[in-house]
Amino acid sequence: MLDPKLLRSELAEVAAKLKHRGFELDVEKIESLEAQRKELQTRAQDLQAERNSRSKGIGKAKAQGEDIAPLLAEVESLKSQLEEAEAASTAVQAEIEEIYAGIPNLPHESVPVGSSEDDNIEIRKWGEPAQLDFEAKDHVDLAEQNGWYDNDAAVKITSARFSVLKGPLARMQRALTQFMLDTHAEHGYSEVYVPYIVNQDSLRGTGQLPKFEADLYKLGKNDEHDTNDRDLYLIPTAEVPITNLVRDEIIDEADLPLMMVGHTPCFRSEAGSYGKDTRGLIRQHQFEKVEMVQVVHPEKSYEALEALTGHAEAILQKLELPYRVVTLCTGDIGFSSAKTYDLEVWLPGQAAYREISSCSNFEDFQARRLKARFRSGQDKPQLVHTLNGSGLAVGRTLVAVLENYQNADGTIRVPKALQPYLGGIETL
RNA sequence: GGAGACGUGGCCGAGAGGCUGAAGGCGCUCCCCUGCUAAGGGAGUAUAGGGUUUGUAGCUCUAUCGAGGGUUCGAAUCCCUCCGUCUCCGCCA
Repeated sequence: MLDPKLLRSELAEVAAKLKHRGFELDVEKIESLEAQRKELQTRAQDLQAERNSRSKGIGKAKAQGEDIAPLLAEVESLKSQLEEAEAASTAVQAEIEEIYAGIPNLPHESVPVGSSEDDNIEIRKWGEPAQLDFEAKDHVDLAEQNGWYDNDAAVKITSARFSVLKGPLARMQRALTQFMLDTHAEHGYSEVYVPYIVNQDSLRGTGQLPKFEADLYKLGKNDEHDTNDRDLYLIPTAEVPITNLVRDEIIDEADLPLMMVGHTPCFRSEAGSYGKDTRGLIRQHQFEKVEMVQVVHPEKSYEALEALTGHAEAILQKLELPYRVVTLCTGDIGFSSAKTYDLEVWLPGQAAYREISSCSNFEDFQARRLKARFRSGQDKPQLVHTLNGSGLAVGRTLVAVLENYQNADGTIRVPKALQPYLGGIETL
């Protein structure tokens, strides 16, 4: 959420910046609602003050044994006025709140202006795509040929866009996960294990709700396990439970930055992306991901974004997978993000770079929703800045390893960094 | 799943319709005293929002005693629902 004070004082400037990311802010409506809010809120508070002081007077009179009947009569009419004023004030504030919750973050000044992913800017490349002396297969062909991938089984068990991995491939996915977690521990991250099911407050905190409910798997409430009326959801990314660790917390400045890494499955219904990447492991309803989260001092967040992106890159470098780093333009950046770097890995099967990690600085956008703050000495609490990045999407890394390490006969060489995690074997 | 107890400020802990944003203690900050240390004296010490304002200063108003409703002129206190914690039993990895 943006700072409401900023929206009041610099509404036109905010609207202009949001326009770059294709978001039309209804300036007139906000101005009118804010004017109403000011009037209604003031009125309600004045009436509350009036009631409080009169009630206090009644208490005093009663204590002195005076007749309070006339005082009660006086305050009688106040009650209905107050209820009316409070209801009107609450209603307009709720309306404003809902609009504000749907406004995306402002892009950082260093973010290139653009309207779509075509305007993203490549800022560096690492590694050279290998020159194969045979025609590269894609990961589906490679995995199916070896009997490691069974799409039909997944469909039988559940539905489309899930996968069953078998044997060495399943094991390699686990090995990759371990390798990533261990590497990030070396980078200074502390490993966390978190719930895969979260409540609405958590999803609002990181910005998935209220706008993106359609992308989430919501759990039904239909049996004796549901003793409450809360709506629960499967996590779309570990960002949600991990970042929410600091919700409603005031952190001691000396404890910043918090660096956390976790591995979870991610569940996405991906409504709207049907038809894209229907084949194979690229776009699934369920996938494994290792996620880095940092909670930092506001002055350090851009420094932290560079470092965090570097941590994700380190995984690709150790696996010797060619990739490039792209700065997302204003039109392609995520809802909550102020700046995002995507890492795109080379996939020989597609002869293209494909997203494998997304590293973002949310500045105080999530922190404001989360009420995640830090305190410096005796000063007032201040909002922290939050960042996260995939380090990496494990399923896609598996794809990248298969395709980049394939031999002509369909066997797969094991990246050196991964060999210790696979009992030292060199080829699958 | 069954039965009971309980959720108050950074922490501990009073309060049981009005004078309580909340006693007391601990912790913390500042000051005084004491030639180190220890002890002592004094003051201060929640968060958010609104109004005023050039101002995140000051002043002022409002809200917050797990959360949300309700009763009442007035709720930390009474009622309801939910969430959570603890103890005992059951079940279970």
